[in-house]
Amino acid sequence: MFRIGEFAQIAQVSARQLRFYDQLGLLQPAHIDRETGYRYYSIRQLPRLNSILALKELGLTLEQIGPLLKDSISATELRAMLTLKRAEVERSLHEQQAQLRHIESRIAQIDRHGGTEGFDVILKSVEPAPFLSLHCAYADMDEAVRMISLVAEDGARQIKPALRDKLIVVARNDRDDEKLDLEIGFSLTRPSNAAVRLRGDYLLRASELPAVETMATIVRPGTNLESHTSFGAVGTWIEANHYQIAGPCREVFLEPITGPPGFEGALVEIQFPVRQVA
Amino acid sequence: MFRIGEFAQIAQVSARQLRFYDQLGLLQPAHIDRETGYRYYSIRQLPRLNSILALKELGLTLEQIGPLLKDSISATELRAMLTLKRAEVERSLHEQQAQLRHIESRIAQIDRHGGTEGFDVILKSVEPAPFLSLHCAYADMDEAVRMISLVAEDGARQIKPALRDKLIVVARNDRDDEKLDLEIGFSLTRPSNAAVRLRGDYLLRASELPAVETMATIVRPGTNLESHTSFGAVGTWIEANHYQIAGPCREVFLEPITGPPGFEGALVEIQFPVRQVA
DNA sequence: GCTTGACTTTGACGTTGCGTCAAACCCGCA
DNA sequence: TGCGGGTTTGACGCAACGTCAAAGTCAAGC
Repeated sequence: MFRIGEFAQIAQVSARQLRFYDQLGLLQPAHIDRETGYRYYSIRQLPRLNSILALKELGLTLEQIGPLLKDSISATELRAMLTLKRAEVERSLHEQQAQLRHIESRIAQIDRHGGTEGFDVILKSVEPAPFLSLHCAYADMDEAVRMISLVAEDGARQIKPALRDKLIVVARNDRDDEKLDLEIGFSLTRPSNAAVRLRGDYLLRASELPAVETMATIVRPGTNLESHTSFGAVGTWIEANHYQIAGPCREVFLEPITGPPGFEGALVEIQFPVRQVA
Repeated sequence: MFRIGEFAQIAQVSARQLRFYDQLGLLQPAHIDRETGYRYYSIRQLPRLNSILALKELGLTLEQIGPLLKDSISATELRAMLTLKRAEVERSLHEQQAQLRHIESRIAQIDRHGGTEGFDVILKSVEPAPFLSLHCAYADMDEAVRMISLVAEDGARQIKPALRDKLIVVARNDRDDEKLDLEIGFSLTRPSNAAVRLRGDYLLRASELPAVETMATIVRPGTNLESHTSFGAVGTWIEANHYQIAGPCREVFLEPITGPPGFEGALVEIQFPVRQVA
């Protein structure tokens, strides 16, 4: 019989660990002195302790290990648990690999640009939302910007504040078309079928912004022009982290546009639907 | 300004998380109502929150993130932290891969043998120990077993209990020799140079059992013959888990041999020095 | 103006597997 | 009969929140 310290030394575990396993009922000492409370372990308990340690190595929790030590039904049951555990470890492994890529791409970014700003790409999911928008193609940026201003101002006037949510621009540049194929409009707090007529005879029609499970997003202050560099940043991020673009990009104006035209003070979230590439 | 719930929804985090970040000083609300304690967040705080989330994705702790948010010295500092983190993640990745192999080999084992017994291989390190032993080659198992019995009995008689520790057999089968090249003796609790003479004019000489950093070990009750199946089990384990044998194997008799010859009740720990194979 | 239901506040405990004190005993050796 | 090292129980700490609970607040509908 060994005292807890000796037994701990033999088994290469800490005495605290043995007391803890005792407390959980995983490994009770062969004998406890009634008067002093001293725990005494037999070398015969080493195999049981080793079983615990081996199962722990496999990633099982102590709670899961407990029942497995009763060697009655354990064979099939153990197999089942291990199969589950395998799936879990595989998933976690993929996550870690992704994390490693994130870290490396971020390091590379610092080395290239030195800066640390504007590169906080975040993954999120978005819910579907009713959308009241104008779908049209534009020859150049200036034309598009003018139209966005128009929709922003007239929309703000004509849609009830309680119904109107955020100004959103969806870019459907599927092919490398010369023209900008945009959908400009407001998301709504609740469904509505009413169309809205703007100056110049433009018409906002009701539709729906579909849900997207995974969006790579970045928030940028500033004008549309500058936001184009952000597009590049997100693109780099997406490539470096083994994602690919899976749908039309969105620009969400997080603040109602108040200042003079040009959106100098605007806060814009750029969103790219993405999916992981194997 | 948004209340905590709305802001949480926008940023896809929980309200609890925002309160927690407030508490840590990572992200304090733009305004707090003096009377009610309600937190109000500005959309302008979203970039900061996103920075936090992005850095968290990279695996940094909240404690590490705090200082990085002051954008004064962060660029080089961030790079340094990320380099550290990368090393950490890489190590953890290797560990997980090893764990996955462990799990898979264990599943395969269950499928082959159905059993769950006797396969608790665990890794440990052993300290160097003074050793009093007889080094010799034997033609067959029987001869070796007889000699082990002799050393066990005579050694127990002639070495003081306070000095004598455990009976250990070291097998130096470097080449696939026909003969068993064994070192049979006792480890000692403290160094001693005295040799011990046994019956039949055999002599135990002092030497040292070297330390081994990584030992694959398994504990088996039973005789030497049965223990040979254990050798196979450990071998399988070593291969499946990408280790390789890196030195002479040891058999440690954990209990002083008491019963009749044959070691029926003995408890033996088999130890293989191993190293990881890349 | 009042009711009501959704929201928010602080505070506390739980999670996992022990590490690390602290104060009070205990053991075996000289 | 000391004494130094081991042992006991008990408690707190960790990392980043999730999940109640009780009490107070807000905003919309009547």
